[in-house]
Order: sequence, then C-alpha cells, then structure tokens
Amino acid sequence: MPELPEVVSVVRELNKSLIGQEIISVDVNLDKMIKNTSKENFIKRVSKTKIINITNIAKHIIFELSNNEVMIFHLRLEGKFKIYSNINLVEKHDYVTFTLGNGKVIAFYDHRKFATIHIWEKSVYLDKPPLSSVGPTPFDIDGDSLFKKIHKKATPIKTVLLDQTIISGLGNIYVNEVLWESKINPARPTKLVTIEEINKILLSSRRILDLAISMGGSTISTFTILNESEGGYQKHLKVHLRKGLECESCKNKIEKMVVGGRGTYFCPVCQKY
DNA sequence: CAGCGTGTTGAGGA
DNA sequence: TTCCTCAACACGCT
Repeated sequence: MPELPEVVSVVRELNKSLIGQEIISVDVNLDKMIKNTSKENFIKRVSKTKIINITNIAKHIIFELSNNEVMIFHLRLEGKFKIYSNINLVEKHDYVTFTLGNGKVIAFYDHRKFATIHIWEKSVYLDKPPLSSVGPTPFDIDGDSLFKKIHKKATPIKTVLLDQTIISGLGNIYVNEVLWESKINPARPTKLVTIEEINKILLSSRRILDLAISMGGSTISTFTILNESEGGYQKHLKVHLRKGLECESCKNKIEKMVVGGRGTYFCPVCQKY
C-alpha cells in the first residue's frame, strides 16, 4: 500500500538509474491500464524518446519525456516498478514494460490490475485527470486554509484527510498514525475539529511523512521499493495494525473500528470522541 | 470457502 | 446543487 513516503522513495530510486535513458520499445499486456488513450497510441508516443526527469505530485509518479509528453503512473494498492537487466526476466504481472537503450527493462507490475497510467502533453497535463483534481500535500497548505476548506463538513475527520482532492499524500496507515499523535478520534465530525487541532494534524502529518520518507517508507503487506528492497518505518507505527496492544502513551488497549468503510486503529483513551 | 483489505472513482441517494 | 456513502475494481491472504 504505497503512500506518499513510498512514492518519494520509489521516485528517488528510479532517478538513480533512469535519467537520460532512451526508451527503445514498449510492450503493453493489459490494455485497460492505459487510461486515456489506446495501447497503440501510447506505444507510439513513448517509443524512441528519452527520459528527461522523474518526479512526483502527491502519490502520482511522473516521467517527463524528450518529446514533451508526460507519463503519469499511479501504484494504487500494490503497483510496483521493477528494473531488470534484460527482457527475459519479465514476469506474468509485469503488464507494461519499457526496453531501454542500455538493454535494461523497466517493468510496471501490478498483479491486482488496479494501477493506472495516463499520458498527456506536457503543456496540459496539470489540467487533465488525474492531476487536475489533486489537492495540496500537508507541506503545501497552512492550518487556516485547511480549516476554511473543511470546517463545515459532517464527514468524519479521518475520511476528510483521506480525500485526495482536499489534501493529498495521506493514506490509511499514516492517517491512523497522525490522528493518534494529534489525539483526535478518527470518527469525530470534521465540523467539531478546532483550528488548533487542524494545526496539530498538519504538523503531525509533516513530521510523520518526513520521518517515513527518511526511512524509505513502511513495508506493510506487499510494498517494496523497486526490486524487493525494503523501507523501515513499520517499527515506528503507534496504532496501525496494533489492535489489542498497549497504547504507548497511556497503556490502554488499541482498538479497531470502521470509519468511512476503512479499517481504523485508535486509542479510546487518548483519542476520546 | 467466504470475506477482508487497500486507493480511487463514479453512481446514486439524501 | 451540494454533500455524502458505498459498490466496484482484482486477487492474495486469513
């Protein structure tokens, strides 16, 4: 389950080996992964270009190409990039592969087929799906603006923080962690959350995301950075997946509930409703 | 074998 | 219209 720290780690790794590389050929074995054009058109627009830069906007991974096209990847739940030394190593769920000038292969893998790829011209991609609806990350918005945006909502605060059009980059793991650190009950209606608490949420989000980024993300479930190397944040998790274990702050037991249809871990004492 | 989990979108209800 | 909920997507794991 890649969240922002995992995406940042992946982008760093990709940059190390791919900048300036030529894409010789492209193979697509799952047509629906390409969201805004046909497989044939995608292959035509990507082949025989160079990778100029690789960046991210929130959880979206962006490849800038030398012909002014931009590829936008989203890992969704379990997508991964792999780099092989040659084409013979490609596996069944490597649905899109790019063969490079140096003989290596970038494989975009997702056995659950949820991951997505868009391609747009560079001059318009920020105004097209999926980036047109992405909100600012916790690093790009201040407490007053966020409060103004959400203080009338009846939806639980956790659901609002997971809404990537409002604030981007937090997923289920880190939202659970942020709300525990901020001592706010995840199910509380957002309109009852004060400006002071919103500020606390933002500071906490930045601190936790920064720390997780510095450690290469967490590795719960199937997340891996490139070829199976692992990040190290999971031992810092305070509530996520810790149902029944002691809260590190008050020693009571962590509980699990469902908020907005998502598994939600919290301390009933530290995070009173 | 049934159901959960996971991010996002989009349909449909209030 | 706007706000909000929830099914759907696909598949490995419990």
